[in-house]
Amino acid sequence: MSLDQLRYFVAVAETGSTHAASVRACVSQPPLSRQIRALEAEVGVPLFQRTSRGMLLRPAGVTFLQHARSILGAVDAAVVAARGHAGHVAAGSALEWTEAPPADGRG
Amino acid sequence: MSLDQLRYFVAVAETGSTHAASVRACVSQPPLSRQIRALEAEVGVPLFQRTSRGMLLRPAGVTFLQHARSILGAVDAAVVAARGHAGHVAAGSALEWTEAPPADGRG
DNA sequence: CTTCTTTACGGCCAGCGTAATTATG
DNA sequence: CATAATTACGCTGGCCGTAAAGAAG
Repeated sequence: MSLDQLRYFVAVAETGSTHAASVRACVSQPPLSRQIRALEAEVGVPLFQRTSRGMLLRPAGVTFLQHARSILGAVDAAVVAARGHAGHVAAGSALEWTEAPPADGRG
Repeated sequence: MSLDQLRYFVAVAETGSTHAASVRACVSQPPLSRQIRALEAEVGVPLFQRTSRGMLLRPAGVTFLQHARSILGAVDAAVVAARGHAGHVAAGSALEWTEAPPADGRG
Protein backbone atom coordinates (compact mmCIF):
# COMPACT_ATOMS: atom_id res chain seq x y z
CA MET A 1 0.00 0.00 0.00
CA SER A 2 1.37 3.39 -0.97
CA LEU A 3 0.21 6.93 -1.46
CA ASP A 4 1.02 6.63 -5.16
CA GLN A 5 -1.35 3.69 -5.43
CA LEU A 6 -4.04 5.86 -3.90
CA ARG A 7 -3.31 8.66 -6.37
CA TYR A 8 -3.36 6.22 -9.28
CA PHE A 9 -6.62 4.77 -8.02
CA VAL A 10 -8.25 8.20 -7.82
CA ALA A 11 -7.00 9.05 -11.29
CA VAL A 12 -8.46 5.86 -12.76
CA ALA A 13 -11.69 6.27 -10.84
CA GLU A 14 -12.12 9.84 -12.04
CA THR A 15 -11.16 9.25 -15.66
CA GLY A 16 -12.68 5.81 -16.12
CA SER A 17 -9.67 4.51 -18.01
CA THR A 18 -6.05 3.64 -17.38
CA HIS A 19 -5.02 5.63 -20.44
CA ALA A 20 -6.38 8.97 -19.24
CA ALA A 21 -5.29 8.12 -15.72
CA SER A 22 -1.73 7.42 -16.87
CA VAL A 23 -1.63 10.82 -18.56
CA ARG A 24 -3.03 12.45 -15.44
CA ALA A 25 -0.51 10.69 -13.21
CA CYS A 26 2.42 11.10 -15.61
CA VAL A 27 3.16 7.36 -15.90
CA SER A 28 2.57 4.72 -18.53
CA GLN A 29 -0.39 2.37 -18.41
CA PRO A 30 1.44 -0.83 -17.40
CA PRO A 31 2.86 0.48 -14.10
CA LEU A 32 -0.45 2.13 -13.32
CA SER A 33 -2.42 -1.00 -14.14
CA ARG A 34 -0.09 -3.07 -11.98
CA GLN A 35 -0.46 -0.71 -9.06
CA ILE A 36 -4.23 -0.83 -9.33
CA ARG A 37 -4.05 -4.61 -9.34
CA ALA A 38 -1.73 -4.56 -6.33
CA LEU A 39 -4.06 -2.21 -4.51
CA GLU A 40 -7.05 -4.43 -5.17
CA ALA A 41 -5.04 -7.43 -3.99
CA GLU A 42 -4.11 -5.60 -0.81
CA VAL A 43 -7.61 -4.49 0.10
CA GLY A 44 -8.80 -7.95 -0.90
CA VAL A 45 -11.67 -6.66 -3.01
CA PRO A 46 -11.87 -5.77 -6.72
CA LEU A 47 -12.41 -2.04 -6.95
CA PHE A 48 -13.02 -1.85 -10.70
CA GLN A 49 -14.98 -3.78 -13.27
CA ARG A 50 -12.84 -4.21 -16.40
CA THR A 51 -14.74 -3.66 -19.63
CA SER A 52 -13.76 -3.13 -23.23
CA ARG A 53 -14.73 0.52 -22.72
CA GLY A 54 -12.49 1.14 -19.73
CA MET A 55 -12.51 0.84 -15.95
CA LEU A 56 -15.86 0.92 -14.20
CA LEU A 57 -15.93 1.70 -10.49
CA ARG A 58 -17.59 -0.98 -8.39
CA PRO A 59 -19.44 -0.26 -5.12
CA ALA A 60 -16.36 -1.13 -3.09
CA GLY A 61 -14.42 1.20 -5.35
CA VAL A 62 -16.87 4.04 -4.77
CA THR A 63 -16.46 3.65 -1.04
CA PHE A 64 -12.71 3.36 -1.32
CA LEU A 65 -12.60 6.44 -3.53
CA GLN A 66 -14.12 8.58 -0.81
CA HIS A 67 -11.58 7.29 1.69
CA ALA A 68 -8.69 7.69 -0.76
CA ARG A 69 -9.59 11.33 -1.40
CA SER A 70 -9.86 11.89 2.32
CA ILE A 71 -6.45 10.34 2.95
CA LEU A 72 -4.76 12.28 0.16
CA GLY A 73 -6.35 15.46 1.45
CA ALA A 74 -5.25 14.63 4.99
CA VAL A 75 -1.69 14.14 3.83
CA ASP A 76 -1.67 17.56 2.25
CA ALA A 77 -3.35 19.06 5.29
CA ALA A 78 -0.74 17.49 7.55
CA VAL A 79 2.06 19.16 5.64
CA VAL A 80 0.29 22.50 5.61
CA ALA A 81 -0.47 22.25 9.32
CA ALA A 82 3.13 21.37 10.18
CA ARG A 83 4.41 24.24 8.06
CA GLY A 84 2.10 26.52 9.97
CA HIS A 85 4.38 25.99 12.95
CA ALA A 86 7.48 27.15 11.09
CA GLY A 87 9.29 29.60 13.37
CA HIS A 88 6.48 29.48 15.93
CA VAL A 89 6.81 28.87 19.65
CA ALA A 90 4.09 27.47 21.90
CA ALA A 91 3.21 30.57 23.88
CA GLY A 92 2.20 29.74 27.45
CA SER A 93 3.42 26.19 27.11
CA ALA A 94 5.73 24.56 29.62
CA LEU A 95 7.77 23.11 26.80
CA GLU A 96 11.03 24.97 26.69
CA TRP A 97 12.26 23.08 23.66
CA THR A 98 9.64 24.79 21.58
CA GLU A 99 12.21 27.54 21.14
CA ALA A 100 14.08 27.44 17.87
CA PRO A 101 16.73 24.69 17.69
CA PRO A 102 20.37 25.70 18.29
CA ALA A 103 22.42 26.60 15.26
CA ASP A 104 24.24 23.31 15.11
CA GLY A 105 24.68 23.42 11.37
CA ARG A 106 22.75 20.32 10.38
CA GLY A 107 23.47 18.96 6.95
CA MET B 1 6.40 10.89 1.31
CA SER B 2 5.25 7.41 2.15
CA LEU B 3 3.01 5.63 4.62
CA ASP B 4 6.08 3.95 6.12
CA GLN B 5 7.58 7.35 6.86
CA LEU B 6 4.40 8.21 8.71
CA ARG B 7 4.57 4.98 10.69
CA TYR B 8 8.21 5.57 11.54
CA PHE B 9 7.43 9.12 12.56
CA VAL B 10 4.66 7.97 14.92
CA ALA B 11 6.95 5.35 16.40
CA VAL B 12 9.69 7.89 17.09
CA ALA B 13 7.21 10.43 18.42
CA GLU B 14 5.68 7.91 20.81
CA THR B 15 8.92 6.36 22.02
CA GLY B 16 11.08 9.50 22.05
CA SER B 17 14.05 7.74 20.53
CA THR B 18 15.05 6.15 17.25
CA HIS B 19 16.27 3.07 19.08
CA ALA B 20 12.93 2.18 20.63
CA ALA B 21 11.19 3.28 17.46
CA SER B 22 13.35 0.99 15.35
CA VAL B 23 12.43 -1.93 17.59
CA ARG B 24 8.77 -0.97 17.40
CA ALA B 25 8.91 -0.67 13.61
CA CYS B 26 11.13 -3.72 13.10
CA VAL B 27 13.91 -1.84 11.31
CA SER B 28 17.38 -0.66 12.25
CA GLN B 29 18.06 2.91 13.38
CA PRO B 30 19.83 4.18 10.23
CA PRO B 31 16.96 3.54 7.78
CA LEU B 32 14.51 4.92 10.30
CA SER B 33 16.61 8.00 10.97
CA ARG B 34 16.98 8.60 7.24
CA GLN B 35 13.25 8.34 6.68
CA ILE B 36 12.58 10.81 9.48
CA ARG B 37 15.08 13.19 7.92
CA ALA B 38 13.45 12.73 4.53
CA LEU B 39 10.01 13.36 6.02
CA GLU B 40 11.17 16.55 7.69
CA ALA B 41 12.76 17.66 4.43
CA GLU B 42 9.53 16.99 2.59
CA VAL B 43 7.27 18.87 4.98
CA GLY B 44 9.90 21.59 5.11
CA VAL B 45 9.87 21.85 8.90
CA PRO B 46 11.94 20.05 11.56
CA LEU B 47 9.54 17.82 13.49
CA PHE B 48 11.97 16.76 16.21
CA GLN B 49 14.55 18.40 18.40
CA ARG B 50 17.64 16.20 18.52
CA THR B 51 19.14 15.92 21.96
CA SER B 52 21.70 13.64 23.53
CA ARG B 53 18.78 11.98 25.33
CA GLY B 54 16.77 11.20 22.22
CA MET B 55 14.19 12.74 19.92
CA LEU B 56 12.00 15.47 21.34
CA LEU B 57 8.78 16.33 19.51
CA ARG B 58 8.57 19.96 18.47
CA PRO B 59 5.25 21.86 18.13
CA ALA B 60 5.16 21.20 14.41
CA GLY B 61 5.80 17.54 15.23
CA VAL B 62 2.94 17.46 17.72
CA THR B 63 0.58 18.80 15.08
CA PHE B 64 1.95 16.46 12.45
CA LEU B 65 1.58 13.52 14.83
CA GLN B 66 -2.13 14.08 15.14
CA HIS B 67 -2.46 14.20 11.36
CA ALA B 68 -0.22 11.17 10.88
CA ARG B 69 -2.34 9.08 13.24
CA SER B 70 -5.46 10.24 11.47
CA ILE B 71 -4.03 9.31 8.08
CA LEU B 72 -2.86 5.88 9.24
CA GLY B 73 -6.25 5.27 10.78
CA ALA B 74 -7.97 6.43 7.62
CA VAL B 75 -5.91 4.00 5.54
CA ASP B 76 -7.00 1.13 7.72
CA ALA B 77 -10.58 2.35 7.69
CA ALA B 78 -10.52 2.57 3.90
CA VAL B 79 -9.52 -1.07 3.60
CA VAL B 80 -12.13 -2.16 6.12
CA ALA B 81 -14.83 -0.11 4.40
CA ALA B 82 -13.95 -1.53 0.98
CA ARG B 83 -13.95 -5.06 2.35
CA GLY B 84 -17.40 -4.40 3.71
CA HIS B 85 -18.58 -4.49 0.10
CA ALA B 86 -17.13 -7.92 -0.53
CA GLY B 87 -19.77 -10.03 -2.26
CA HIS B 88 -22.35 -7.29 -1.87
CA VAL B 89 -24.59 -5.92 -4.60
CA ALA B 90 -26.18 -2.49 -4.58
CA ALA B 91 -29.77 -3.48 -3.97
CA GLY B 92 -32.13 -1.22 -5.86
CA SER B 93 -29.28 0.27 -7.83
CA ALA B 94 -29.19 0.50 -11.59
CA LEU B 95 -25.63 -0.72 -11.64
CA GLU B 96 -25.66 -4.21 -13.09
CA TRP B 97 -21.92 -4.56 -12.85
CA THR B 98 -22.21 -4.80 -9.11
CA GLU B 99 -22.68 -8.49 -9.70
CA ALA B 100 -19.60 -10.59 -9.16
CA PRO B 101 -17.05 -10.31 -12.00
CA PRO B 102 -16.90 -13.16 -14.55
CA ALA B 103 -14.55 -16.03 -13.82
CA ASP B 104 -11.82 -14.85 -16.17
CA GLY B 105 -9.05 -16.46 -14.17
CA ARG B 106 -6.81 -13.46 -13.82
CA GLY B 107 -3.36 -13.77 -12.30
C1' DC C 1 33.42 5.38 28.70
C1' DT C 2 28.40 5.04 27.68
C1' DT C 3 24.42 6.41 25.07
C1' DC C 4 22.32 8.17 20.99
C1' DT C 5 22.06 9.89 16.31
C1' DT C 6 24.04 10.26 11.76
C1' DT C 7 26.97 9.06 7.57
C1' DA C 8 29.33 5.56 4.38
C1' DC C 9 29.21 1.31 1.75
C1' DG C 10 27.37 -2.89 -0.57
C1' DG C 11 23.46 -5.93 -2.04
C1' DC C 12 18.61 -6.76 -3.06
C1' DC C 13 13.79 -5.94 -4.33
C1' DA C 14 10.48 -3.02 -6.39
C1' DG C 15 8.90 -0.09 -9.89
C1' DC C 16 9.22 2.11 -14.53
C1' DG C 17 9.19 1.96 -19.57
C1' DT C 18 9.02 -0.37 -24.20
C1' DA C 19 7.20 -4.10 -26.86
C1' DA C 20 4.11 -7.91 -27.52
C1' DT C 21 -0.43 -10.27 -26.35
C1' DT C 22 -5.36 -10.79 -25.53
C1' DA C 23 -10.26 -9.28 -25.59
C1' DT C 24 -14.06 -6.54 -27.67
C1' DG C 25 -16.95 -4.31 -31.55
C1' DC D 1 -8.66 -3.01 -37.97
C1' DA D 2 -9.18 0.25 -33.82
C1' DT D 3 -9.41 0.58 -28.90
C1' DA D 4 -8.33 -0.77 -24.20
C1' DA D 5 -6.19 -3.45 -20.65
C1' DT D 6 -2.66 -6.80 -19.37
C1' DT D 7 1.76 -9.46 -19.40
C1' DA D 8 6.87 -10.14 -20.52
C1' DC D 9 11.46 -8.34 -20.26
C1' DG D 10 15.59 -5.42 -19.07
C1' DC D 11 17.15 -1.72 -16.38
C1' DT D 12 17.71 1.87 -12.92
C1' DG D 13 16.84 3.73 -8.34
C1' DG D 14 15.67 3.59 -3.58
C1' DC D 15 15.86 1.13 0.79
C1' DC D 16 17.67 -1.86 4.12
C1' DG D 17 21.44 -3.62 7.02
C1' DT D 18 26.27 -3.60 8.87
C1' DA D 19 30.22 -0.80 10.20
C1' DA D 20 32.33 3.58 11.49
C1' DA D 21 32.10 8.51 13.08
C1' DG D 22 30.55 12.65 15.76
C1' DA D 23 28.24 14.76 19.97
C1' DA D 24 26.92 15.03 24.89
C1' DG D 25 27.02 13.81 29.92
